[in-house]
Amino acid sequence: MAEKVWDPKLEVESIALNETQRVYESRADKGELFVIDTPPPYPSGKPWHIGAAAHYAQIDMLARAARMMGHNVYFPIGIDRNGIPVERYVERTYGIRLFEVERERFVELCRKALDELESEMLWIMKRLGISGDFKRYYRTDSYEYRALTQATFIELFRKGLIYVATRPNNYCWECGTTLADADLDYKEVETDLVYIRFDLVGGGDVVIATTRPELIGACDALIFNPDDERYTHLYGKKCVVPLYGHEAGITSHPHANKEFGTGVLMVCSYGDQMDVQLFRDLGLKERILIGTDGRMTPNAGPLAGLRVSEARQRVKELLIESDHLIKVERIVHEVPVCERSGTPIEILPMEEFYLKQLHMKDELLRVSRELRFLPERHRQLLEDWIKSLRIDWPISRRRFYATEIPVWYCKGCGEIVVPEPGRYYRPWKEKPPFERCPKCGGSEFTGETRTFDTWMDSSISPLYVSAYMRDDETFKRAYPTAVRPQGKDIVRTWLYYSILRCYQLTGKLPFRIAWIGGTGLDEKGEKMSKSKGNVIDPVPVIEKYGADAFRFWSAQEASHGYDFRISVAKIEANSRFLTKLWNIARYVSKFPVIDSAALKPTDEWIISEFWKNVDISLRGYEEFNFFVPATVLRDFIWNVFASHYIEMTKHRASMAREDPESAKGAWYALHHVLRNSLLLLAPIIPSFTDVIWRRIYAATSIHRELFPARRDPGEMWRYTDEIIAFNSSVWKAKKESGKALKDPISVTVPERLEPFKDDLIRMHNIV
RNA sequence: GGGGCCGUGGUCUAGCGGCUAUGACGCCGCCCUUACGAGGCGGAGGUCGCCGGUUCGAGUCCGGCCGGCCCCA
Repeated sequence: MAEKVWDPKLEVESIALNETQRVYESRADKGELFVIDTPPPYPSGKPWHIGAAAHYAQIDMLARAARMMGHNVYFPIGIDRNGIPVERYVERTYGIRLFEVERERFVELCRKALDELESEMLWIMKRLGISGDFKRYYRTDSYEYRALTQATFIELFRKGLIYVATRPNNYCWECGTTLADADLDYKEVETDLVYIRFDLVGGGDVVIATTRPELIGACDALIFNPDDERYTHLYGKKCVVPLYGHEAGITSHPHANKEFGTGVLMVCSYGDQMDVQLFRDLGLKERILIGTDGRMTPNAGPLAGLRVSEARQRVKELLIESDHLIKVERIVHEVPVCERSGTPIEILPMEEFYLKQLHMKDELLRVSRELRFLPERHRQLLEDWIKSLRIDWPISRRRFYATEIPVWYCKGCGEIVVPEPGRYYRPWKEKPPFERCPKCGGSEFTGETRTFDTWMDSSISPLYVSAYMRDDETFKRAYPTAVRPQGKDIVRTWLYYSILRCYQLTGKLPFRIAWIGGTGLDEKGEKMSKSKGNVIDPVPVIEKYGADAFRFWSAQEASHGYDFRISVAKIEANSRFLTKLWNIARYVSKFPVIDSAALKPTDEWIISEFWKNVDISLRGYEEFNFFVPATVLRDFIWNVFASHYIEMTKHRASMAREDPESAKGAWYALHHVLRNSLLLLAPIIPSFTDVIWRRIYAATSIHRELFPARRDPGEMWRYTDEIIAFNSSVWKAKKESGKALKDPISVTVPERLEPFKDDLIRMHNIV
């Protein structure tokens, strides 16, 4: 071992060597597979988020730890390629609009963009030393994956779990499409806050304030805040809606803001997202006043036919005429607008596909309790979410770059016809794979143009990686998968949807353990984002300090499940541990590796102290909390093994001629501790440990080894504190008397440390 | 607007009712030289988020508040 410091270039060699030696491939025996349901990252832009890189490094530690526990690990690598971000990226990059480009061409542009972004991400993953299956990495937009998404839809459709319904959705009449929340922007605009008097049934009145007076005909309730004593007397009363004459109830709801307007507001279908929720929660009656053309519908009575903006002016005149308008204030507020056209969106009921979930909330809660959470604390995130579900899952989207909904509509009777599962279908450009409508016998069909919410794809990753519907024998060995590692920010989406879908399809939970990681934040504890300018590019960091320094930092920066702050300075500081351990290994490698020796008390002591720490480290690994072994071993190796044991035995270890028996005791202990330390650190710093391992201990990879089995540490570790205290006191005494560390000194070795006396005298040059 | 989680020196962390609150990283002095771009000694830095309560005694138990983060709307 010639190099004086750890050189990250050696990582590249080690990574390549382990790849060509196929060290990480799962065994082909018939036993159970330990499948990791790896989160397929989404290549949404550059640079890849350094927090995501840290997250994947930890998932890799999980895979490696599982291998070293003896599991037959399958660690797939996938790339998520469906969905809106790439559509946006393409729109931005080429200056085009989704609905104005031929679908075929748009899809092609998305595919190209993804290929480019993906390759950089895969490069980083490999360079990080990720031990996954890159040879057959999968893509969620492959025909095979999409065929599986469609097959599961067809299966659930036939089980009666899918239905079509009309529910409120974001809609841009300018672009003619529904929009996901992610497609919205928010813009500050100046507008009128209109105060309107409502007469109460049975006498009296109440004044409300609204920015959407044109929707007054859709008002079905008034609400005030439950803490607002001014209005408690109104609770349960009814009022008459001006101009339209129907009655509306009055109730209290925490959504009402006491400070806004009069503190009372009208609930209409649908002025904003809050209205949608209130209609649902309060069970109100929907009246639709705005059409998909952006004009008022016949339901709007006197406003029918007007544009929304015109209706907003006209209704004020009508309210003045009927003496219901109290006053008008100019205010500035935020409105949701279409990201593309800048038009304020409307919330309109749209017909969409839904997947049933509400009927099985209790069942899902029950089965989810069988899932092991690491850390247990994050179980709460899932349970709260399941309990809070109010609507079934709308799964259709009016998008292009996503999995197509595999249905055709009979032109004769309107029947929804699904094809046989197994193939990838594109109804927007393909003829249906059947001749006749099963209901009316008609032979004319229209293909569905919509696609799925991308969580429909992502949620079946456990089925995809375990060969569901493709290879029954493998599926039996692989499913349920062993671990679902993921971030806590997507518990409500990916974790929940996976459980829902896989349980509906297989009757089983898709994984045994949910391993939930924290979020990577910037050094101030804020989320990284391009707009804040606090994004760190992982590539230069890895190139400068090496993947293993990055990985070691990631392991020991914060305990599992907590958010962690990312700072390059701390990553650099962690690279020093690698330098330290590298030089310890250089030193130890000077001595022969021997199988046994007669040990001195000092040797017995360090071995005892070591095995005490091994036990703690293994307990950390058993919970896949790499913070524990990283912290414990770092502290032991640096502050006990190197500072005390190595110094105490330096002299004895060098006496190969004068006293070979004593020297061998030290050699044995030095190698014993180093060898087992490398094994215990291998999942965290795989290249670093592999390089040393191959140079000192074996011709084969360290990654084919198992963790050392626990050993009873005995009692010698009880001397540790006293040994450290004595050594420090001698160093201090030399310092205070102006002596160099190697100068002789006259001190007394405490009686308790009698067994170590010879080594201590040599170490400190005690006379 | 609603909900959840978290909150110990600048950063990470031990602590799990009981002596003047761990250790690490970083920082500041002084010193040393090697297996080590390392090391040794010393030092600054915390009212354990805040306020109440339980208790002989509270980071440690209870309640409220505040802050950060995330999710939902």
